[in-house]
Amino acid sequence: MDGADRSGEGLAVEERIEQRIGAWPADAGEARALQERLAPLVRQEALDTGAVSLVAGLDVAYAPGDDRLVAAAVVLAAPEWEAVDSATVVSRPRFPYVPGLFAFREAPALLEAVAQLRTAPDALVCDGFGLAHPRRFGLACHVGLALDRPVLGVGKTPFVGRADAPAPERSSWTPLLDGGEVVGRCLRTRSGVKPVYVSVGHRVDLPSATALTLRLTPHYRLPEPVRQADRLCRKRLAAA
DNA sequence: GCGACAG
DNA sequence: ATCTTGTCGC
Repeated sequence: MDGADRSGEGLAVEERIEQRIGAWPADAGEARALQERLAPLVRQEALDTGAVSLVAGLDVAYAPGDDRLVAAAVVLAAPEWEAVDSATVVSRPRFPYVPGLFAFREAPALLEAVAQLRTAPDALVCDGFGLAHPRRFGLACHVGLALDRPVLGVGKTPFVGRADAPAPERSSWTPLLDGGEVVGRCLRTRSGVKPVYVSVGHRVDLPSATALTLRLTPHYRLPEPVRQADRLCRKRLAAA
């Protein structure tokens, strides 16, 4: 009754992250070492995507002038994917932008936004990558381990690896290969439109991540949750 | 050594 | 990510 086991309530987000995924890195070297240490903890498992009814989308917008950023988390409900909950957080980057260390920049604010949600999503979608990362531990993996929930990453441009162009029809895909390893899929979410790159974050496997991404793209190239989160953080940034 | 490099 | 107008096409 003294709050010793209140699951991190009242703690700073960075402290909660430390509880879940380790000490906060002081520099890029430590950050890379942390990723290498955590990468083996990512679990790939089948997800019953048909049973998924609440999906959260995560995204961040940056202020042009100062160093403010706004992180947004939006929860959408199947089957129409209308927004049922959302939260935004105004923060500052705690890490410089370094390709491959992207998560140290955005994850703290994103996790804080997720913590403010009143609805627990069945799965989350990040604007970025998971295993399709130099050390197999991108943003979606950071978020997945921190929350211990199913998370997948959907990127707009390739980062690591290469893939042949998938056929022009929606739902066609090709493996994203890096060093002879399948790290994700290049997936056509809309016929005749530039494909996206799907990868595993945590507690989901590639087939499930692909199926869920297709279910989340009934109208546009990017998953509906990510689009909504993008809209919200931009709007919040303009208002602030 | 050089280039490329999620958002 | 953000800076930026119009323009072509469904």
